[in-house]
Amino acid sequence: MARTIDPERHRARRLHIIDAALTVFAERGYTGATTAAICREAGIGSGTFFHYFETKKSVLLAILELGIEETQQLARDLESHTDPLAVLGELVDRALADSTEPRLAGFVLAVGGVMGEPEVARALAADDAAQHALLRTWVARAQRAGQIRTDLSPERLASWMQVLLGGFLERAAADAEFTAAREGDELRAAVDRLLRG
Amino acid sequence: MARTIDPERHRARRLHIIDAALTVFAERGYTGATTAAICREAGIGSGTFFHYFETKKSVLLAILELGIEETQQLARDLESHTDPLAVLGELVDRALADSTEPRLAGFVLAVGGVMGEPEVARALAADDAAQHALLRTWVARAQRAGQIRTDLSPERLASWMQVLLGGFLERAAADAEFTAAREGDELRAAVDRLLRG
Amino acid sequence: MARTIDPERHRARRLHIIDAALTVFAERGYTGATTAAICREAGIGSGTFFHYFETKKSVLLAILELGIEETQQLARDLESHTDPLAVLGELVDRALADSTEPRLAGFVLAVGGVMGEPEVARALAADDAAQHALLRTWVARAQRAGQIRTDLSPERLASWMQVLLGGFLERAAADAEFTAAREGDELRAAVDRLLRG
Amino acid sequence: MARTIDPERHRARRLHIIDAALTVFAERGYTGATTAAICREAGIGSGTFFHYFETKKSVLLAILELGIEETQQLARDLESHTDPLAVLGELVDRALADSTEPRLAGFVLAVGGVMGEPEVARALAADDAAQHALLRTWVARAQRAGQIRTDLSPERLASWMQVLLGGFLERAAADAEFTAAREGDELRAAVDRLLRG
DNA sequence: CATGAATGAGCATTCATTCAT
DNA sequence: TATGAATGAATGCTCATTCAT
Repeated sequence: MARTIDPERHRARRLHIIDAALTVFAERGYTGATTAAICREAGIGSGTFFHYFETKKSVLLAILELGIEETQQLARDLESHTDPLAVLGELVDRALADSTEPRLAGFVLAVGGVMGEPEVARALAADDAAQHALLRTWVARAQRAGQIRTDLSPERLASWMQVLLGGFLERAAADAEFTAAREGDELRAAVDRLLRG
Repeated sequence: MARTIDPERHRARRLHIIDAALTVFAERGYTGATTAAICREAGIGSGTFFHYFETKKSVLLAILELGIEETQQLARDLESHTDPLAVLGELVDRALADSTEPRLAGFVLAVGGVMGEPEVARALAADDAAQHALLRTWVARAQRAGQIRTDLSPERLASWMQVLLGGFLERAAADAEFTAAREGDELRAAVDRLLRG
Repeated sequence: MARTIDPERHRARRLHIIDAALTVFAERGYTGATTAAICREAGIGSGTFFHYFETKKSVLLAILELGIEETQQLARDLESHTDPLAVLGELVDRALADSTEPRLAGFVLAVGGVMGEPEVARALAADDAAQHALLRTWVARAQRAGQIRTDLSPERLASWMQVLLGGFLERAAADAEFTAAREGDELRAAVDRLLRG
Repeated sequence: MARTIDPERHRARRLHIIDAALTVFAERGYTGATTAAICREAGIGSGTFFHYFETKKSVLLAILELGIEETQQLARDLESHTDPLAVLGELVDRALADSTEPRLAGFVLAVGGVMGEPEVARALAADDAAQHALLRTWVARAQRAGQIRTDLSPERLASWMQVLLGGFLERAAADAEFTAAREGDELRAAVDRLLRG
């Protein structure tokens, strides 16, 4: 009888809107991104937007949530690896790949502008914590395997890897000359220097 | 009497408004900062605000402009120094000091949200360029003095210092445990590792 | 099978929706009652709602129409009575009973808010006219039977009964202390005073 | 220096907007009255509207507040009178006058539709209470002066006067034939019958 | 018949900016 | 010079209604 909702279609549509929102957020910042612009980008009516998301803010939160899930999925995928240092290298390579995604840096800046909202601040902190946890796990394993320095706690070393990876992303966004292709090796070297002390 | 415009008073008032705007921008982000809130913070009427600034954006640009001037003034002040490596250390210490200024991180995030505006993007790039130029100057001198590695161009080394300093600022803003007091020495060590290769 | 429309089932379903709408109108007013809320109350989908009613307004009109029919049915039911004054007393008792139906007062207020709509105004006037006609009929008969005053026309006396009955309903809705139980006798006395002059 | 706000002008403007809102509320009901329509009626921009009132609801509340004040002022004005029954007659005459103000009935209906809002319900109850208090005061005095029946408490008699006056207003709004001019004497007679028992 | 996803017109409200005093 | 009342364009969001399944 009733037309059963196709959960697959629903999920796909939702992701489509999220993708459009990511684009517009990255281009214009959170407040600069009007819901009308997101709808235009997604090719939907404004009513449809609010059919899938309660508020404009909730799309932002959904994007951040997706980021956490991605990090957690990555953590699970890496779990079986046996060489901690190789995994850390893999994580650096992923950060390099991220820095070539043009929307990412814009999105990070866009989100920064909404930090006033407690919910957003919380979600950002959770994103940050998930990445830190992943790094810390493998840093600790590398330490136990005697592959890297042990004079700094895994927590601090993980934070310092975030300094390097975050700083790299920022610089790549600010300076067109500073690209993953040109500076990738230097990033790997910098991480290496950090981990070896 | 005294109908003549007192340029000194005018400049002081302007700076007062800029200071108030900086506070409010840092607290609420650029778009979250209403001109009304800035006026309240500055203790002036809205008419007065627009007496001193054409638009809300122009205060933001004035702040960024001030940042450039500050960097250029710093460049002039350091000019007489003779030990390039010591100057680079001094610049790192200043970055550490900056990371303890609570309004700074907020302001940086706030500005990120307006990057969509070409004028703002240009001003930010100019700020960035001024800092890069200052670093590059002393990196080059340190290289000529044989104090640091020369396998990377002064431009690239300056950029990598920005990676470290920018990444540090970002981390300090994101993580309450990550403070200048606790991680300052490690930052100096990281810069040292970078410069020595 | 059974693809033939069952008019009985159709009518029952319609009445079910009307009942749900009456509840929601009474609770939230006409404009405050979203079709979604009515559908939830009725346990149907929004599509089904518009299967049975062209527009939201048309449910309201259907309710008012039902009121007229009820009044007309009542008129037919009372037709066989022989004591006009007793019938008028019966009508007063029915008004008293109405004032205890919690949804009624809310609904009356809800409808008032839509009086701007000519169709609604017309339907309300028709409701009013039906009640007035019923009262007028028995007032006239009571006059002819010499049971009540004749110095006022049946029309005017019927209107004055509406003043009392309507005012009573309004007061019962506005004041929790003013109930049919406590003030019923006084209402009967007031009507009596009115009819006797 | 500063342009001091002229409180008189402010108050006048506020009242002007209130008057326009009263008109539009009466014509279209509360939710039917768009702020745009109120602004058009008042000849102001939408910004000005929200300069004087926080929300659309707050104009409604201001109108109700004004009604309470009017009733209280009336109570003060009547205080010096010595003939309680004459004062009650005066109050009836005022109700008759009210029933000729075409906007009043529409406004009453309009407000009814918003009763869902607790603030509005509270304000309406306060309006009602102020009117009831005024009536009760003079009913009690008339009782003490032996001018009217004493078998009902002043509270109940006051409520019954509200039944008559409210019912009259309602009827006058519903039926074009039922006017203050034609039915005024009958209203006075009805009140008389009520008060004498 | 029954459904609920999709739609977009319409609304209350915000806020940068102007201008008369 | 300093003010704040007045403005209206722009925005996020609601909800009655349609229609493909």
